Amino acid sequence: MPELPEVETIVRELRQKMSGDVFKDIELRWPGSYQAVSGLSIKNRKITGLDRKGKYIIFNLQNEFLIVHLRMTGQIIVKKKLPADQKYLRVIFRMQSGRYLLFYDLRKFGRIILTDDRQNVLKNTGPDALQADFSMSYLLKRMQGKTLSVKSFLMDQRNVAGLGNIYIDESLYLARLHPESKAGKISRRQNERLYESIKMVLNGAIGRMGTTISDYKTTGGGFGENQNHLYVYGRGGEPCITCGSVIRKIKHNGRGTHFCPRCQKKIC
DNA sequence: CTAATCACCTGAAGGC
DNA sequence: TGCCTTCAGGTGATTA
Repeated sequence: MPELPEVETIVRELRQKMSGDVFKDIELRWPGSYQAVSGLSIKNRKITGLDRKGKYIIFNLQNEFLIVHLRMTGQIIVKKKLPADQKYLRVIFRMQSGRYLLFYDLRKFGRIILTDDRQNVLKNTGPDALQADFSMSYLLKRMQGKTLSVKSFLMDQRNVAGLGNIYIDESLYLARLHPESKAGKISRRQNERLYESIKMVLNGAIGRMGTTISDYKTTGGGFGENQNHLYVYGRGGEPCITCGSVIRKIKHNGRGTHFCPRCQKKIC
């Protein structure tokens, strides 16, 4: 499940590999994966740079944007030749360099959008978790008065963009906060700890090229290595690395949620 | 504003 | 073996 660190890893690679290249042709193996705003064509569009906001990958073209969201199982792979394994291959871009930019997506949830209105695509995306506009005071103010759980708050991309199920569980563990704590009841001190924890967890994961649980791959087809450094995610039933208590896994708002019942305080 | 449910999809894993 | 159910979870729409 690509979240901010995985997407950031992909964007850095794409920036290095693809800047200056030109889209020559597109082949849709699954039409639902791709959508162009009416009148726009990807043909002969040059890549002038790459950006990321939250979990969105943004190819800057000369006057347009090619925006990719991998959702759960999307992968972007760059190859010199078409690979033999084309199962789950949904979109093929042929580049001027002769390379192929490939979009694989087992579950077909991912989306590629060609648009001249970047803001419209990103309208439900709040400040990016690693950018300056996501500040400690912003987080404090934004959580004020909220009765929902801190996990639900962080899952909502309008509040902060880039976090998903894995890194939220990890950040809350590091901040010693129970995921079901009420967002609006968290003290200033605890809020600061949460803020720092989010940054630590995300930057640590970027340094390890992301977390490969099942589907995430880098653009060369490689794996991340952060899955070997997780505190709680996927560790239900195993001992807490701090206190030895059994890590619990519960269902919270429809999502698997992992925490240490001893280290993480529930604030209600 | 918040919460719950569904829809979109496919495959793995567990129960019987 | 094989059928059925549940789980995996990001986002958007809908309904309460």
